[in-house]
Amino acid sequence: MPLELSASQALGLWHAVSFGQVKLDGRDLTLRQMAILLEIYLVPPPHTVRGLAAKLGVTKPVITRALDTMGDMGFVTRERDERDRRNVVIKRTVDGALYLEKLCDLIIDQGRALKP
Amino acid sequence: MPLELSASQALGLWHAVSFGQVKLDGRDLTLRQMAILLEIYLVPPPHTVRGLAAKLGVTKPVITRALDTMGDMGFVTRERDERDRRNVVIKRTVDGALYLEKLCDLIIDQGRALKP
DNA sequence: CTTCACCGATACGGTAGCGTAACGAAGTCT
DNA sequence: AGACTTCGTTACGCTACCGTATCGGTGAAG
Repeated sequence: MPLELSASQALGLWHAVSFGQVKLDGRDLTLRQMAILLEIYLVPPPHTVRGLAAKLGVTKPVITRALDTMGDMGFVTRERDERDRRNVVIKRTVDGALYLEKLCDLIIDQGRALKP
Repeated sequence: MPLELSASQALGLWHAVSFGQVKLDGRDLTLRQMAILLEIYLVPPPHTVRGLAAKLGVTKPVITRALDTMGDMGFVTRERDERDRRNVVIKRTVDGALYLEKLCDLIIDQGRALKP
């Protein structure tokens, strides 16, 4: 069920959603942070710092910092892995799910409102 | 010609594009900067600092700084308005158009690659 | 000419991101 | 036991962004 977008639709959608996100939600997440957050919520767990860093092609401190920030926002939690106590497992939260749900609504609404 | 997206498609698309943009293009534009850039390129000119600030609901220095950064990247240029020399008119550039073209391709490709 | 309004840029102190490098804790191996 | 590896985190110096306040430069009105 692929999605066939015209150039105008593609950029128009990106524009409208970025725009709406800036106006409606004061938080100014970086593209990296957004990618990390979506990775955590859309890909089956478990998620680790190491794994996310490798998958996104960034260094580990980038992930640690992003998790710090998004942890403060209440979007993620960290827990030690009891099976191998070197690892830290990243957990989803209700607030994070709500945040992405709002983003999802925005994307759908803006897609629906697209001019041809 | 509106676009009907499922929740899974909406977030999946956002995820894939954010992800691809992080991996393929080192530049880590802020959501605000992205919104400003798309506003400049998708909405008919002229664009002014004042106008963009008002439309996005941010302060003028935010726009000035974003234009500085994106000017360094070669994505926009500024020119004084000769009719009212208080104004500065923001101009598009070839490099900016190319950047957005790549983004556009990414969105279309990822939309096409979406799993249902 | 003076005054006032407007526009974009700049200054300032503060915060948050960056990459590199090093660290402590935990597991592995001999 | 000790040496080595693998985790995530922290430290460091740096850059970029933030909001508030203010600054020149320009135009308009008296």
